[in-house]
Amino acid sequence: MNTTGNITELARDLTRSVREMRSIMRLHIQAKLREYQFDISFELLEILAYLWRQDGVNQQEIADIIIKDKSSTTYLIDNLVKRNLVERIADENDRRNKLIFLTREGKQLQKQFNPLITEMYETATAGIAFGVMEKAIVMLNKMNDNLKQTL
Amino acid sequence: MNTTGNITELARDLTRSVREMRSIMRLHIQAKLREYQFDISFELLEILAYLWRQDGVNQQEIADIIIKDKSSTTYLIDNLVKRNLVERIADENDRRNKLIFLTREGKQLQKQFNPLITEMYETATAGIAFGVMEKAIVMLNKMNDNLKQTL
DNA sequence: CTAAATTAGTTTTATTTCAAACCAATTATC
DNA sequence: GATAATTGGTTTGAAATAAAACTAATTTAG
Repeated sequence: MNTTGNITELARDLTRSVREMRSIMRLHIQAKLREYQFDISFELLEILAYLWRQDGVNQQEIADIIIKDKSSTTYLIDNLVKRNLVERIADENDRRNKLIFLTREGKQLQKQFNPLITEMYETATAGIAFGVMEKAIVMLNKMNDNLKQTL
Repeated sequence: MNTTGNITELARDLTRSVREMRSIMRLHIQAKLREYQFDISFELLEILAYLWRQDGVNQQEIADIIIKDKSSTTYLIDNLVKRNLVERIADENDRRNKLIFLTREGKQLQKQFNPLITEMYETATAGIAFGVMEKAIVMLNKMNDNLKQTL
């Protein structure tokens, strides 16, 4: 880690650590997916993981949560529909909305996979104090707000 | 932010903040690239930014730094070579290594672009204490180490 | 010294990503 | 109530990503 006392230098280290985390988590999940012979990608699983918490949302909300372009989201949901894991249902009240619902199959995956995701987070957070992580999140969100203001 | 007192839940918030940061930074840089009419992508710029700090390294080192697959790195460096921003020079001592050197053109870009990158980091870090960021990085690295151990 | 293992890079193939242009439905404004 | 602006989603096309299989160069072990 940089120790020259320059915070912008430190911020570069931060972004690297941050990216590394996602990369390692991806490898973890992919290893589990292979181990359990699930024919599904990390990206598709991310969408399912959100739906397991909050079913029946529109695509824009999913795009915001997973932090992807809405066209990427369309593409990924097409894929989930093809695999019979979710279905698109037009919103009665606002027909622009397409609400995404888990199918029975999509819900079943949750039972198999949620424990593995939780396990990964437990591994990651071993020896980390709650308060320390809270402060880190507050800081990251503050940085994000700073950046958003000049966007 | 989650406040149920469950650290694995909090860790999910963390990963989201972390991804959001990269997404916003990408938008920032892309806006600058457009503003100054640079015909170059965010990804290519990331490689250049590293070379500006450390010129004449091999592709594997670049791949490690930018956290990408080595085939992705080959592809991106091909692109930089095409644009005459870097050149590949086989290492005399170990001809497996291809050392990547900035061309004069590649170096010139640094003068134009480095201040903009620094400016972005300055914006991001406004009101953030050095010690707070240090602790956040230590925490992230600890989490990464935790995850690497079970990889 | 030689065979095996490792390391650096490339090619191939398939998936993911996103910007831009677009359509359809809804909401706001006059 | 008509028109403009906004919002949600899709399509298209180009770039980025990475796994897997590969070649070539080097290092290690026997």
